[in-house]
Amino acid sequence: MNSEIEEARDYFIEIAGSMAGNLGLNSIAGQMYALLYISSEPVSLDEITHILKVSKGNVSVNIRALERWGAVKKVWVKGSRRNFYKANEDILGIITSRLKEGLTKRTKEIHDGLSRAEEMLQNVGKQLDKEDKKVAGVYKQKITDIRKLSSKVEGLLKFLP
Amino acid sequence: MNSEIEEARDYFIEIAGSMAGNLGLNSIAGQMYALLYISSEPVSLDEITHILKVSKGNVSVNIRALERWGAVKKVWVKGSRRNFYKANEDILGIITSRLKEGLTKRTKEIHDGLSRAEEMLQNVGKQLDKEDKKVAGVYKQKITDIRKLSSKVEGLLKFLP
DNA sequence: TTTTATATTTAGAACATTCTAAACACAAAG
DNA sequence: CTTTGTGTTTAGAATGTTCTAAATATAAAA
Repeated sequence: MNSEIEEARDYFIEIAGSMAGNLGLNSIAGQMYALLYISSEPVSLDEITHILKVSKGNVSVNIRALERWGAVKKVWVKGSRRNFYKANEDILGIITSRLKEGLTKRTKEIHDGLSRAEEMLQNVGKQLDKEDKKVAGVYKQKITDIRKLSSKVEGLLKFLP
Repeated sequence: MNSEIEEARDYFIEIAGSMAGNLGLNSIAGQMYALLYISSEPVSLDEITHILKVSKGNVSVNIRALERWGAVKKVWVKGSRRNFYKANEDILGIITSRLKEGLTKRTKEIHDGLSRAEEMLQNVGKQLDKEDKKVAGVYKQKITDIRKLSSKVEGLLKFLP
């Protein structure tokens, strides 16, 4: 392929990698996604290692992460024994589904944790002095506030695409 | 303070710390925020080191990160030479303002990067063969698509609280 | 069955982040 | 001016993450 075109492609890949890095994701995974995204034909693992100049192991691990996130899909290419992949082009969809999944998992944990803390406060011995009673009251209130916030966030999630 | 109440507080702090960790933030910063959030009175750096059992240096660094994010505020406490802090209780506000700041900074970078890549494709020598012309066309289209997505995201940001 | 092409797993190297303890800076008190 | 209380910076230890190279597994081809 024309080397100036390759250069433009590599620049695009670089942007995606650094963006992924900024977002706390693995930057190689970002680069791999970008390569698949910009390519009109499916790309093999082997081609990925050569274009991105990273090890096979690295590619193997990251392609499965991308698959797990629904960001790429394995495709069969006639006459080849290799695994080829193509990008899921619905980037917003990938992001929102990851967000939803992560948050619903966590809001559950948070909910349980807050309940446990509330329970601990309920069971505090009743012979508290005035000051401690006040503190326990403040704590209960704050926990209630956080619970409200958490429900609010859960509610917002329902409206994502 | 009653030790059962302390236990409940520490449990609350633990949840916040692990949540922050999950979100890719520093978990001690999360714990510090939680401690300030749940406390009805301002808390000194010294108290933070004792309650969370972390070093002064760690607290010093993380409190400034929290300040920079607008998550906590220094307050003056009569008769003490120490620095006291209280939490900004508007958690959604903190999150959205951080999101906005980070994204507006990045969308700018991304926009510039994409322009550079488009430019590279425009300037490709005109003696391309058929196959290369097709590839260059696909690349241009994909870059255009990403630019649209980026604008869409920027647009959404304007509607955040 | 043996060989070959390919993908996965693993051990540890390279790198990045976070933490502590100690040194330092500086203002207030004595 | 010296001491004391407090916050910050720094050097390096501890920990965590990501990467590569080599070993291993697997399935197709010969």
